[in-house]
Amino acid sequence: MSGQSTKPLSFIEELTWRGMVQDIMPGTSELLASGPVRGYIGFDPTSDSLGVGNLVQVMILLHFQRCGHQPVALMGGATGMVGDPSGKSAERNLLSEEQLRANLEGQRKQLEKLLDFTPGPNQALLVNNYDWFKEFRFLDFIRDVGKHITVNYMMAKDSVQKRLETGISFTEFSYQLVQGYDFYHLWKHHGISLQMGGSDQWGNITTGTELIRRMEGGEAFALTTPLIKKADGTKFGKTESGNVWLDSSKTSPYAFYQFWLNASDEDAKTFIRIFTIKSREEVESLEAEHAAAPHQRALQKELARDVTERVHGRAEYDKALEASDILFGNAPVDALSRIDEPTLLAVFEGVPQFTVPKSDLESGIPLVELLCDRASVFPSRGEARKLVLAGGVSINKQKVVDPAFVQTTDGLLQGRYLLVQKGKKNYYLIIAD
RNA sequence: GGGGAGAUAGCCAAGUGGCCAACGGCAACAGACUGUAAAUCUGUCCUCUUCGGAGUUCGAAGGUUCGAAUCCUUCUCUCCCCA
Repeated sequence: MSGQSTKPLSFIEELTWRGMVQDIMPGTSELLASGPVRGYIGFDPTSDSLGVGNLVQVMILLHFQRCGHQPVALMGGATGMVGDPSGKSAERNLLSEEQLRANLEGQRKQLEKLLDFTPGPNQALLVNNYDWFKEFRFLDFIRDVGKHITVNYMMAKDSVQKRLETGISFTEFSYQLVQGYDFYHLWKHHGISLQMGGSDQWGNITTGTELIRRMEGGEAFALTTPLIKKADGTKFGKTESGNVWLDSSKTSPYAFYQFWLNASDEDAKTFIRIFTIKSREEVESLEAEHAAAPHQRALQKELARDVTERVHGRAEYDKALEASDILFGNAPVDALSRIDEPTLLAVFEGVPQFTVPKSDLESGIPLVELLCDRASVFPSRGEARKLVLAGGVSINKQKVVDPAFVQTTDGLLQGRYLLVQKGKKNYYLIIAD
């Protein structure tokens, strides 16, 4: 029961109550208290889309901006060519330059949507470290930068230590120096004095602050966020079908919405603090609401709404919500058949679809064949059969338990669609054409 | 270089001539219960299957045997101890 919002929280206070601070370099909060600061976070272009895991860093930048500081997102056009050994147990494959460019472009678009780039004193900025590395000659680099850091210092880093047994190429070993130089460059030429990132970046960040100190006697700061894990200890950001991406062609808005909606109660409390900018009061009142009526899942719904809307926009959220209502709501079975065709197609946009000739369906297709050979719902007939017997398959929301069932055109929605449900949460649409 | 231990399914791990497609556990998937939660209970979990079965596995290759994950030979790799 704190008083009403008196004065706005500082950046550190904001992150602290949200549980987003892992490590912070001494002097950082004094720096931030002294006035607007420029700070940056690097994004590794290993994919053409950011994943929900990267969203943590985006949120950090967003809070940073909202607290009056200036956020800078660094695209790793150069570092991406080297490969960060942090958290990797084996040498990585290098990305082709072409791939790298495509990845940068994809991520750039997403970042531009998530941060506020409207011109102003603390508008977000985007930089690419390739810009200052492309002209940097190897000999110059090892003379001007390499000279300031000892191999002993670099070897002491966790990311390197962990690879000493199994091996690490010179390329990956050098990574921290390349990233460290970024920090130096940004500090020197762009007045950036703070680098943030995930806790696995601590080593790389401190190489940067060290470089700044040794090359120019300057001072720079660091802040890292904890690694996000689910309450059951498993990795955050993955589902059965893989990574959850921000790109709607890789993870449909519907699947994205479902990802957040499916968070456990415990996780929802953590996630709503990290992935939304809701105030402490709002979060606590949602928690109270949730505790009073857990089955309403106010936390999950609000979390999913907030994040989906921010990433995919209002229209996509509405569609995802509608689809979820239809698929999981308690609407009577015949509600399904009343949905008009455009709505149906919009709802199932993010659901795998298969087409079978209508004429085949007229003569009837055995269920197992339909789900395995005609539509890749199952990889083998045996498997299809087993799950049907186990009661895990529904068509048009009605359970089918007879593996010998023959599907005909009877019951086609709108005369041409079949909604197949495998388990509780996996939907497929079969179109009779 | 000398000595020892080991390699079994996605992971951990039992099995040391037939009863072994291989005990357990974890993970995963499904069902029940619920709230699209957690916990719990149940089922599935090498591949295919017309659910009757069929096929291919126990580091690799050969061999002994009616029969091998299990015995023998060679090879590959991992770990530990001594130098």
